[in-house]
Amino acid sequence: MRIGELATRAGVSVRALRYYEEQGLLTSTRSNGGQRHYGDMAADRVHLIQMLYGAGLSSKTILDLLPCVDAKVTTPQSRAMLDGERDRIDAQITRLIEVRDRLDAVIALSLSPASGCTTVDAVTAAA
Amino acid sequence: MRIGELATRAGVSVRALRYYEEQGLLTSTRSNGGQRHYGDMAADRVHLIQMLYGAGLSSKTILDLLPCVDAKVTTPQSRAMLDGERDRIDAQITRLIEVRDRLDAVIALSLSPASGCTTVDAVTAAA
DNA sequence: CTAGAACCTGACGCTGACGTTAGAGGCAAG
DNA sequence: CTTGCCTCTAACGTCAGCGTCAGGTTCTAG
Repeated sequence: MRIGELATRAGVSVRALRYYEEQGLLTSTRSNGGQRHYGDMAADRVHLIQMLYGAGLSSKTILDLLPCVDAKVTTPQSRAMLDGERDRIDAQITRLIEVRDRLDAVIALSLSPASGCTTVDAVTAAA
Repeated sequence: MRIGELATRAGVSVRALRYYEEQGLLTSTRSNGGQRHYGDMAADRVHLIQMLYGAGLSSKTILDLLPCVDAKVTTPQSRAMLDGERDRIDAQITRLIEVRDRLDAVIALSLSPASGCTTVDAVTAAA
């Protein structure tokens, strides 16, 4: 398939796909005219990339990471990086849970009439 | 205390504190000469701000959020925003756990000699 | 009173993951 | 062959959360 279809299937922009290739995260074959062509696995690949970006990993980190995921090949360096990223993500999860709990507490207060919490209606507040 | 001490106590840069004020997240009184002064609660406030930034919230969202945390006052709008942010964070936690599990799987493979996984030493690989 | 540390207000710089525009070329249909 | 959609490269624009520099002021220790 060509880049437009892959973009549609994977739910990302054409620009993003070209960017991924520029970063070395995604490969493509070229037609005589120079247009990119992708196999069916490409969509899964893009989903994986998106997932890693979504976890806050940088292009460089993803670039280092992908060979480990692909070929299950690790070097001492890449294993240290894997561990480091895992711990970083774990710490981020902990922080996010803390924030979520705090938001839950605020929400709980705003829902409990016996809490002494004030709920101000927009109209009332404007008066 | 003045801005330098607050920066030290809260573990952020002076620039960051001025930025928070610019965004409306942090208030200060001014001396005659125009220098900022903060109370003792300021450090906690900065920690909270950092926590929310760390959770991926934008300045604007934090600005909307803080009054709810402070005064326990909510409007229908702010409650919707609270719920939305909570769900967003929850979804992000789910995504991060997914990524962490995937990294764990890769790490487990790289540690298991019986997995058919290849561990390449850097020196060996260079040869 | 004076040195120097800390502070002030602009305002430009930086980074990363793209968005967007420009101008040119590829490709299937009629 | 040409219409029209898709694609190409190249390059500048964007946005957020600060870093950093310039040029000037304030505060405090001696």
